[in-house]
Amino acid sequence: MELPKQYDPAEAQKKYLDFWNDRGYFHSKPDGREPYTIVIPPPNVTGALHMGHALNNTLQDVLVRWRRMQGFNALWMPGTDHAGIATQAVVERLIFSQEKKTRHEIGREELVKRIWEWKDKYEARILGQLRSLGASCDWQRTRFTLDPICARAVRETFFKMFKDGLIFRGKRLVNWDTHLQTSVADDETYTEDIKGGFWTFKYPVSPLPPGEGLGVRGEYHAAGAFPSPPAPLPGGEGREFIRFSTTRPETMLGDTAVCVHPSDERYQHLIGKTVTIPLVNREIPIIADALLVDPTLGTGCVKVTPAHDPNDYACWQRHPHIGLINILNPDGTINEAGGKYQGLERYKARETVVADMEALGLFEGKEDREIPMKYSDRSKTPIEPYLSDQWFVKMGDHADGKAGLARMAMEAVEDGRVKFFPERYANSYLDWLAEKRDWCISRQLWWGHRIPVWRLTWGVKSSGSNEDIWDENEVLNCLTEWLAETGVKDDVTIRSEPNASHAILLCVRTHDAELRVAQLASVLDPYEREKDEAYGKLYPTGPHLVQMICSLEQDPNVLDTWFSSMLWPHSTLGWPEATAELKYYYPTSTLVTSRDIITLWVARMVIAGLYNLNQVPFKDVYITPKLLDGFGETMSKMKGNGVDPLEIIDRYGADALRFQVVQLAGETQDSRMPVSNVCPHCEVLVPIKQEHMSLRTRKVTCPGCKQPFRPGGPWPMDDAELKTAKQASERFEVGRNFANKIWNAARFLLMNLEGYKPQALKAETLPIEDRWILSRLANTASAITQQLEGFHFSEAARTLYDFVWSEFCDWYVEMAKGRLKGDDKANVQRVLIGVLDGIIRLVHPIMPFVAESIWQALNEAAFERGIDRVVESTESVMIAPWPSYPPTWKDAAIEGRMARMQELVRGVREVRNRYSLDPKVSVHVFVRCKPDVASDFQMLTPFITSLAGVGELQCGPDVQKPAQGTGHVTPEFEAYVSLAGLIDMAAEGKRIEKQIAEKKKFLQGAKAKLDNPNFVAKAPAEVVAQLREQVADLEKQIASLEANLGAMK
RNA sequence: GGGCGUUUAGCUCAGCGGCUAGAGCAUCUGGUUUACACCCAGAGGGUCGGGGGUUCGAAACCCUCAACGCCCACCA
Repeated sequence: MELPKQYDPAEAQKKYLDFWNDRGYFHSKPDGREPYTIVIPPPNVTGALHMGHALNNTLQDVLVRWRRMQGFNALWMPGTDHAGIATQAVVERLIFSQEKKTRHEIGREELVKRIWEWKDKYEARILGQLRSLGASCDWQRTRFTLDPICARAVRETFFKMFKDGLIFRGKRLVNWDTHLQTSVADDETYTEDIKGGFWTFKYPVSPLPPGEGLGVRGEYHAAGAFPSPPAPLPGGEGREFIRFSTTRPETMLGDTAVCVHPSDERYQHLIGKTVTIPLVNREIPIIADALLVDPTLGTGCVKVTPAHDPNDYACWQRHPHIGLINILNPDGTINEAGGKYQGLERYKARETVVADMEALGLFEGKEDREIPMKYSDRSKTPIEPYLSDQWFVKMGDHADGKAGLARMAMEAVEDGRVKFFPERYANSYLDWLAEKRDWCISRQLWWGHRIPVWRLTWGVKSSGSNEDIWDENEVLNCLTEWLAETGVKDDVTIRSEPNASHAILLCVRTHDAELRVAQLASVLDPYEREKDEAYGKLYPTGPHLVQMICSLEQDPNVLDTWFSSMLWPHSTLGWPEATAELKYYYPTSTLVTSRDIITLWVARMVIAGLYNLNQVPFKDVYITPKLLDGFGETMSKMKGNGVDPLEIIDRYGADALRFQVVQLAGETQDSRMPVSNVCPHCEVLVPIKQEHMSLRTRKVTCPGCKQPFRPGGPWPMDDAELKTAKQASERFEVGRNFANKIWNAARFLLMNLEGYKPQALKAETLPIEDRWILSRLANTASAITQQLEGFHFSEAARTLYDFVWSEFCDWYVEMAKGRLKGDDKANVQRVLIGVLDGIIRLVHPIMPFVAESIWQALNEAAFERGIDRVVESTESVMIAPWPSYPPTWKDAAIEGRMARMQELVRGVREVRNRYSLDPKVSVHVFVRCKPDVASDFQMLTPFITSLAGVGELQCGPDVQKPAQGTGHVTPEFEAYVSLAGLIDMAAEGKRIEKQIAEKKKFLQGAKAKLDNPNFVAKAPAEVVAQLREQVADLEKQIASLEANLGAMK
């Protein structure tokens, strides 16, 4: 059996992905075993996966592969998210750049069609990336948040919530992109400080209170509110003014109040009075609000524009009587509410307003200042806060005090039904839910689940008399009747719209019902009506409705992406159908996700799970660390500092990527990953510098060949001129080397299997070195199991690495080399194979490709293997049982004895190195030690001989230090290497002196401690005893060293 | 402004009240005898961010300052 000298990741990946898939190992279906379920956090279909995804998904795969080996029926449910805003934005941008058409020109239907095409392409790409990572997802069950199965769950949930009164309609200020004429989410905006103005104006107070006038003004002066006497208002004598400042003068047109702090003495007498906005000649009240106004800032008085400012909007909610006025058209021009300013573009309107106020003598000055300006990430134009109708989900408790959605979800974490790892993340979750803020679920987009609500409105018959207007009950009855006749009454909930007259909302549950409602809508359409005089026969109830001026239209908006994502753990399993899968796999076991969506996603999944199924969606939530770039900043598209996992896989292999990423997943820490660009001309690794990070820096000059290239990343941009670098990071070499190490250990073994015959061995009959490796193996397997149970991925990786490299390869295999040539051969082979078998299993969850490659080779050579009992192997390591060994194998005493031997070997090696001895030179070693230690050393002599290049070893209590020898002293033995004629006595003397000094220094400290009565009294007894022992040892060592030093002189 | 986190070797990170502070990478020294140069053996390198405190004992616990990162609010 001969393996190549180096592990070839690409070949293994190609071979075993299909192997696993063809044998159906990834597929899970309900059976009698206990399930272990993970649902993937569905990646957005917007583009490619990045390192964060690689981290997240590797950890999930580790868990799933491990639990599968443990005997669980493991299901990892894959899928992707339609990601409303992000995806629509990407496709719109693409269409615009290619065809110069906006979505309005393309039309809703066509745009959605185009996005589906995009989705198909990128979904395939993303799933392909996951596959190359080795993700053992059940691909047959792949879901998409917009597919029919998920859509049904969305409909059902919305319908239920609507019926329960949890979904309601309200107003909300959104970020309005006037260029694209759409609202954008907060995370689709960015803020930049720009040069702006800070204008101060005044409004005339009206009416002038009788008996007050100049006197009042005098008070103002006294309070210092007016630096100079206000100019007289044109056309009036002795008017009082109230001053305020703003960065957006044009919003003045939509002011509905002026607000002061309730305890601001300067303005007490004005509260309750009114002022006039001169430009639109509107009278608005002066109100007091402690939250809105900070009396120490500016004039202590603010104008209130509820429809165009979030804070003012909040203020309006507290003082609804002031009303709110929208002054903007969707395109950013002033609407009819702006009077004579109607039609002006917003910034033009600003200039005009300022000029007009100045002409009226009401302008007091402008200050230039830096102001933060919110921009739309997509159009790069300034955002306008814009008032619009939205749908909300009520999060608060019910009127009767029963726990509402937020409360329910909080309780699930408080009582431990859902646990967070690390625990502290429960705080983010609880804090956010505690606010119980209603959730705005409507989005002004076309890509997503359309809101299944239709709005029926009606007016008067043509004659126009009042009595002809139907009241809502009449229409409700009429509709109810019609629904019953059409057989969809259970699938449509109707209710009259609050705060609106002559409007009824129909919430539709099923596709069938939706078709019926759509039919009714077309009958009600005046245009359709004219076309088809026979409508009355088709729709018996229709005529009653269509006697009115009537329209029935579906809400044009779609649902927030998270509305479908929150159903993911149960929608993917077929809910609302009572499928076998839902029964078996739900609730799922573990959720692995990143901390920035604890609120957006995790909390809402708990809410949805409890609301729909009365059960939490998952038991454990593991929050992954974040990968940062080499400068400690999050990787992001904007910064251009991301890394493409595929390039890492190409260069180092999937196993290397996986190992590294698992090793990074420590408890608390985010991890930095310094990245280099591989120069496309000369292959030199060029570390990324800070100035390369922004996409604005398009060009880097290679320090090696002096040629320019463009830094690489997961989001490459097309550039014909400049070659784009691939990315690499030295970090991944560790994983690559580790895979190669395991490969070569196996290779060594397979080269030495001649004559192998399987046979069960009794551990206690084996020699010490075998018992040692078995003890270490058993301890390692237990440790890794425990570490994985606690989600301590990084520790598990390290435990595995240390055992395989530093114990198995460095010591056991080295010791086995000699034995393979001797009588002992048969047993060594059995132990070697048995241990390697265990190692491969332990390796598999983290590095499945190299594990499977070796498993297959091992199967060919030794299909029957095992140590305490011989069993046939499995056809794949994926389905092999997770290792667990007899507790009796664990033997601390044996591990201690081996450690002593290792110490001796290292001591001798150190001496050899210090004197640069030729490897061929054998040395003579003298060890003074107790008889039991001596007998161990004698037993292990062959190993000491070969591992440390020792020719002759003398040990025992009476062994004397050689005349020309140097060595080291441990608590249990003194070892000397005879180096007649080689020792530089002076240097050696100095070295020993230094050693003595160091030991004395420590001894002094330790003695001082023991002299301290407080220490002896208060420290635990074993700590004191330990220190006493240490002191005794040290004294002996120092004595011995001093004796040597004396002898040398 | 509120919350969370981080600061330990040149770099990336462990250590979370008690063994003279550890690992990997990098550096230096020596080594190609058939598992592996993606290797082997060895060495050097740290007043644990600063300052206080608690304790017999602090890298670890508390307070404070500083720097950095993240989340959430807010900026007329």
